[in-house]
Amino acid sequence: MTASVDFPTRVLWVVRRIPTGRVSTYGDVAAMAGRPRAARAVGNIMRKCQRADVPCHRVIAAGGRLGGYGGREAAKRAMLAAEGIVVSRNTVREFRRVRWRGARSSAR
DNA sequence: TGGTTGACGGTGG
DNA sequence: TCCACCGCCAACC
Repeated sequence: MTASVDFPTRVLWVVRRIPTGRVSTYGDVAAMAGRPRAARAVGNIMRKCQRADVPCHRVIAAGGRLGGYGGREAAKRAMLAAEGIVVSRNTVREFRRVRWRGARSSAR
């Protein structure tokens, strides 16, 4: 299904669907892109595909870690804080529980 | 064509 | 609670 779309394209697609005030993890994004084990690859794609269309700052690592942001983790955290998001172990757990409420259906 | 790197994830010590 | 090791996947040299 939807094999006509490349993995990196799917990743950008999923990340672009992350609503404001909501975050997701690399693993979750990878899973929605069709590769639950490609969290690493997702990070690679994000690093190279830094676009204004893609809120890459809303993608964080699991365990309450930001992961990275070209060495600007502080800036990433500040952007999330501006949206009312405080990155913590609990944050990941909370958003992972509800995800985007049906956004998954559109992502497929 | 093959090996290494990297914005990760999870488990173990 | 923090650090280290192993496993997975895609891009780059």
